[in-house]
Amino acid sequence: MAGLRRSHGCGELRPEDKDREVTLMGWVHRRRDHGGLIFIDLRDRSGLVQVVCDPEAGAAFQKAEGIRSEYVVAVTGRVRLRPQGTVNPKLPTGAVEVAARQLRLLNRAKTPPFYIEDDIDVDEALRLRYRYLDLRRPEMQRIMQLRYRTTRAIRAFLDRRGFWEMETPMLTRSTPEGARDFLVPSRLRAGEFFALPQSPQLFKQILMVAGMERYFQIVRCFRDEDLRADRQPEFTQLDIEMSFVQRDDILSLVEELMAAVFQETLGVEMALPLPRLTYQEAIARYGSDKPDLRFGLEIVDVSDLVRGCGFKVFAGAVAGGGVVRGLCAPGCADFSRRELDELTHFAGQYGARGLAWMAITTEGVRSPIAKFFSPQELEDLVTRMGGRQGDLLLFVAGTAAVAATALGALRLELGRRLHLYDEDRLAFTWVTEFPLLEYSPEEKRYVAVHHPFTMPVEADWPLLDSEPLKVRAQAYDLVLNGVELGGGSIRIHRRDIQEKMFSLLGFTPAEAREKFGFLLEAFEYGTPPHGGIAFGLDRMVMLMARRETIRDCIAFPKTQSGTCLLTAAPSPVTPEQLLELHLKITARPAGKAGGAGEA
RNA sequence: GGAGCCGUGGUGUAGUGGUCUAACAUGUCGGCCUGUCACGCCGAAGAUCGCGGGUUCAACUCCCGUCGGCUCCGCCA
Repeated sequence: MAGLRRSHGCGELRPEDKDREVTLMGWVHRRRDHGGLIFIDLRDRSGLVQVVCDPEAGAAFQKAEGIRSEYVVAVTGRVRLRPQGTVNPKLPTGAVEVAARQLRLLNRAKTPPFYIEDDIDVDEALRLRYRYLDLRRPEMQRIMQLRYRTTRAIRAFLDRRGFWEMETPMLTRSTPEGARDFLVPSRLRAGEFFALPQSPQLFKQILMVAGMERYFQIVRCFRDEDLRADRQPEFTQLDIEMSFVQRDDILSLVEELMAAVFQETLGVEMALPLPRLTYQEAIARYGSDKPDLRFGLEIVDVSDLVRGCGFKVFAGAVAGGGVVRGLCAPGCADFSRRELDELTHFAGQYGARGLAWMAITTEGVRSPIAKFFSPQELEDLVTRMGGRQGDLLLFVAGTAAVAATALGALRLELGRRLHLYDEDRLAFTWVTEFPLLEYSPEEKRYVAVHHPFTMPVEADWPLLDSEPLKVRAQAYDLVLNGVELGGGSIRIHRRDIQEKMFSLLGFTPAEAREKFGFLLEAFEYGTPPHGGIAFGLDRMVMLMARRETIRDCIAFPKTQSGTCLLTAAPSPVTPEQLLELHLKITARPAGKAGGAGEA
């Protein structure tokens, strides 16, 4: 390396650089050896450029003969326009090439186990094991850059709005409610544990008590639950909290934040304000609290129309307090028996006992259940559903919850199958007025839908005693294309309401003090009204980068079984380490018969 | 905790009970080649078919288990 200094990025060179003497450093993407002439595609973070090694270059040519893929080299040479007819329009640098004068091998490389290029078709496990090679691929580098530009835009925006970025502890206290904690044993206090934060929730509220007024943090959070394409045990949140605000202050701040971020990173102009749906509306119309608004295909309630009809499944569902709801699948009247069976099976996975269908054909309604309805009833159904000739009506009868879940899932499935939406669209929506509580049959008590510090809607305070399940929360989610991007709430800052909330959740005052005492004590010293929100940054980047999984947006993600294939974590530790931590392993390590542990 | 899909040279696939002494592409290695850019041409090496057990005269192929990866349900305030 002595004396050599990189002058340009490979991808930067253009015809304007003609005759310039440049020094490039990067990886050998490909070598094309024509015997008397060797081409090297040299790649770095900025892109790719063709280097030409001519026998006249002497030593450089000889070295080029020994070069292999992914070797790290430095090239010094002159930029020149490519000869007529050899321009490569597929490359941004395709009009130029670098005539190598000097070539220096900086490092050799083993042959990589897969191609370092976009659109590879290779087992993801292999990509994760060699993540440093996977990340060399331009598409992965673009995603990592997008992620950086996103956090940079977030910081710039929030800074302009007077927010302070603050840090909160990673070693903290295990609290009840919510996900399973990752625990960290304390060496200094035998038998006691820290927990890694599921979110900085309690700290950020205490920061409001502390008078910070406007806080944000881009912070790692940990939840020891099973993984999914969009869920990792450690993930990154954009966490925001503000004092002296009401719900709409937060919603409009976030809308402007999103508009700024999407404009700066993707050049997308967002129309504000964003649509708002109440939870009730979202469930009724889309069967989901995170509806995909890129397409319509709304759920229609027909319970009143079929109340007295001759089809017992429908009439019975309504009589039993349930509902009959349906979807109008456009142009699907010609679905085959097999396709209908598939849809029925699909709906069945979400609890639907069956799926009734009516095809609207030139000869009228064709359906196995048509005979149970009068012509007038059929006409009313078709009208209510907005059905036109060639459409297929699909109905689910059951409880409101089952009908919503099954039809909501069916709606998404039909949207995919029928290509009802534009992949490029970004359909944001707020979902507001979530229920405050839900009943947990397992725990035989109410649990907080959002968290125990969420403020109920003021108009519903009287219902806290009489009908707690009807109380709405001042909680909100931001949804993009059917994915929950983030959620938050206005917090309880009044002691009487907080006590009420704890008692509804089944905590005695003593239990509440034991579990959240530090927070409740802080709240006694002058708590400002406050509220906030938190976003899943990985999901946000996933949607912006149009990926199917957040693993593609995290440099070093875990597999579905929660392991890291690169480092082979987690791993056993030495008996000495365990001893220091006052721990004794009682189970054998998973999948390793005869392992280190003892029963 | 449950359901489903996948596992064959380095990589991606084909092969679904015997002719498999495992095929194809790509990569790798060697030779030739002065305008290629997924360079081309010639040649070579490279796989006990994830692992263990079973059925069978015979297993890459069927069965059971197990390991690993992925998708989903449960779970994720």
